[in-house]
Amino acid sequence: MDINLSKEGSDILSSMNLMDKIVAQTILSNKGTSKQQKILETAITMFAEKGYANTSTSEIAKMAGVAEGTIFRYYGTKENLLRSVVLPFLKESIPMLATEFLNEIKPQNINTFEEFLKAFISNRLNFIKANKEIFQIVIKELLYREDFRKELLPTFSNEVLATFYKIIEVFKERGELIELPNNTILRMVLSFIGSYFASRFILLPENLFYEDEKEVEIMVSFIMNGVKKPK
Amino acid sequence: MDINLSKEGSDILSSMNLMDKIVAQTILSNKGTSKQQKILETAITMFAEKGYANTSTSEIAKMAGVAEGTIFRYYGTKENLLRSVVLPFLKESIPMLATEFLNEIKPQNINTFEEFLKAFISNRLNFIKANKEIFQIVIKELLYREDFRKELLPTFSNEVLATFYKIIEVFKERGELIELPNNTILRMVLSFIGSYFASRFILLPENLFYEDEKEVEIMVSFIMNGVKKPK
Amino acid sequence: MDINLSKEGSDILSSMNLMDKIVAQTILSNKGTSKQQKILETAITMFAEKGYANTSTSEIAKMAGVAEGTIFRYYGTKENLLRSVVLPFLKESIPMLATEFLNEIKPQNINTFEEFLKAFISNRLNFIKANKEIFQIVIKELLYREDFRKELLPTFSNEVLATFYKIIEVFKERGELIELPNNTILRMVLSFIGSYFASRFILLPENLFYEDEKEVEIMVSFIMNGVKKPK
Amino acid sequence: MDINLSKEGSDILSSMNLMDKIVAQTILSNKGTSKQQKILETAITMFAEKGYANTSTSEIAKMAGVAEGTIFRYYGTKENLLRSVVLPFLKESIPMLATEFLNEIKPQNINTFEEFLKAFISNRLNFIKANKEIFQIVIKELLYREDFRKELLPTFSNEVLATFYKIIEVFKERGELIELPNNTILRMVLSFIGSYFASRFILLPENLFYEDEKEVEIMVSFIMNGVKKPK
DNA sequence: TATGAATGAGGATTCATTCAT
DNA sequence: CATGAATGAATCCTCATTCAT
Repeated sequence: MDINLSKEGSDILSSMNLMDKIVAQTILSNKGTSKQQKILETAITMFAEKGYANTSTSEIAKMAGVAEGTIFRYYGTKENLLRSVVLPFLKESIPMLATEFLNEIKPQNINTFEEFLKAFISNRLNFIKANKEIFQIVIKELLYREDFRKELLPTFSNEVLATFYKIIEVFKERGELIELPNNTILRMVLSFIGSYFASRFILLPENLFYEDEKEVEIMVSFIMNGVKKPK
Repeated sequence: MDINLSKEGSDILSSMNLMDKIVAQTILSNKGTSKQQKILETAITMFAEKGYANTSTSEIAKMAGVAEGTIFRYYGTKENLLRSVVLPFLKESIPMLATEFLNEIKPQNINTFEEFLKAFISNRLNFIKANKEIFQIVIKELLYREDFRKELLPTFSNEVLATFYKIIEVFKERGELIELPNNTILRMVLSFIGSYFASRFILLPENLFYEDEKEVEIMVSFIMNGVKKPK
Repeated sequence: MDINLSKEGSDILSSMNLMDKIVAQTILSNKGTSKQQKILETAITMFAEKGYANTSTSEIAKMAGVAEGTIFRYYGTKENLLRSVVLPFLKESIPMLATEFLNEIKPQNINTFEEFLKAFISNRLNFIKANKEIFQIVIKELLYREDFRKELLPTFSNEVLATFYKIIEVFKERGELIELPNNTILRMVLSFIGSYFASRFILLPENLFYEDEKEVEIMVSFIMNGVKKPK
Repeated sequence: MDINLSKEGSDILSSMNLMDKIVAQTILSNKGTSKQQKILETAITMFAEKGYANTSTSEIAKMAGVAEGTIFRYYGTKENLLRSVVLPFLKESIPMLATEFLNEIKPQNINTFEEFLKAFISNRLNFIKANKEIFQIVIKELLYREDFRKELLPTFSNEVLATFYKIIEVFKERGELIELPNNTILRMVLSFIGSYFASRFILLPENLFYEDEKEVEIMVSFIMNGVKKPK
């Protein structure tokens, strides 16, 4: 049997653009306010492009076609606007990296750690591709602002790490993983995946990369076997 | 025989703090100007902590114990102050990643790719440890500012990549490396190393890490063999 | 018949204060913005009194009873504020010295060069009296700033000189004017008129002068006949 | 007989560059200080070119090859440096326009008002040509700064005007001048001459003008006879 | 609900002036 | 005498935020 993280399953969720969701949610709760959506869309685009600190609320207002006051009617402060951009992304990604994930994965459904990795990376790749701009904002501001880091990392750690440790434990018991402390393995794997996303979606031009399927395959292979030539 | 990048050799250079060098240089060429040092030290600390855009020159002046005008007397603009912080670091690191490196490495002196990796990572680890704050600034600004990225990445690519390709080629011919395109291998290896430094010196608390020697060993092992349990 | 530049005709236009026009225009297009007027009025007064370079935006703001930011909200830069003061004046005066003027003057309508001079000087005298402060600013900045000179003089030359040459030509053919090159005659006449305005409205106290009609008469007489006693 | 203002006589004085005189005087009174000269020379050049307000003391220091402090050792303030530039010029020109002049002119020596004008204009033309830059500074700052105007004009009036009135009176009695109030005649004549110098040395490019002798002739003719064609 | 005019604190930068050496 | 490092008030300008309409 297959795990639940198959493309058919979770991708429906993960590939739905968050911006659309926010918009949808906004429409539901507040029928007439299309301005609020436009502000959010514009903020996302501009924060991603120039960074939070280099984007002025007046620019956002102009580009969104609203009055500057309107931004503050809805979001109170510029900082708050950033949070409104970033939080849904984190609300979506942190649980997906954690509890939900654990619930979806039934050990009996998973064949190998390689399969798990493939499913996980594919899932996150699709999610980030669908939310590329918000991802850029999160990474940039996370590195740039101490307060953000202090606020977000503990949440992340507490909610997510335990989940991963359990997963690693499972595969260790199956004898698939090297004998190293869980947190060491996790550090290696997650920071590699993280840095892959950072180079792909922020640092390097897209043309350096293959199509997704092949990229995932290479990554999984690297994580599993490294670069040494197999005998 | 061993390669030159041993701890005994290059670390004397690489572990000497750049700030100290600038300071030393300043003292040599301009005996009295201790203010200039103080400004640079303070700027490094504050840029690293809060980012360039969120640090005002008046804050720097206050914390450095100088008048705001003094900053501009020495550095002309705030941007220039940033460059004075960052450039010596890059002047030191880019060649060390490239030509100098190639000259020091004689194929006949290198036994294995593992040895090369170990030497390289050790060397860079010491360099970055000695210049942790400047490293933080470089990474943050690189992600944050498009202009910085556009200015630095091409230089990096042109000067550094060719060198690495040659090294990879050597070890491929020796049959030590997996058969993948050079740029794919390089991408994997460098982004892993980069992400390691980023998580260690920017994102995560230091207490998650072992002593350096063990860390290097784990990294080399991960890059070579991945996380799969060896049979 | 008489030329069109009679007091009854063009003076209605020329003696309407430009400041009032800008104000009027501002009111029409933007009912509430009385602050914009106040800023302009204050800037005119202060630039005229102390010169552009010696007037700070904070002084203007204080005296105009607005926040300093408001100035930049409307005019973007201090330089732009100066242009907003000066340009309408030039837009009004340069054409009046040139093409419009030529169109209004039909040779058959003009009896003598003296009549032309009288009409012209009267017209300009009224215009400048109504815009004394702006005239002061223009003259001062013209002498003070090379960039201004380089920008304005060619425009002036190209648009205005040709017109005057034609006028001089007409009266030369009628045998009214001395046989000197056109540009020499023009230089004499215009620089005399210019310097008259400069001494009257910038350098000397008003009480040295007679009422306008007599002044114009004296000027015309001086330009035509000089100071030699007629026999 | 001729008046004393012949080229042979007064031009020795008037065409000796004031800057050289200041320098000479400086050398006499203060043997070693060639720095002081260099500062003055540089200040004159730069004030003339860019105006007092747009020239910084650090620029002057750099261009003069002295330390900024040295300027303040000699001149105390920047304002004082300007005065040191301007005052000798005025000390030289005001008396020359006044008492000295009267003493030199013996009515019995002067044939006609035309001759007087020619001598006077020639003399001043040579003086200003030899001190073109200082003239530019005086005119610019006179127009630009209210305090300067308030300080200098009364001195000028009191010392100079009376002298001129006497001269005009002489020639009126001889029946050479038109019957107008003295101050009116003076205003016309002086403002014409002033405007000539302003256009020639500040506003217009030099190539518009003939050689000096012809220029003086045209000016005298204009002042005497105007532009009307003689019968 | 939405506007946009108005604000003013804060930012980078300039520059005349001082003073220890 | 001369220096030039250091100063800090003042300058132009930006921008998040407020509030009357």
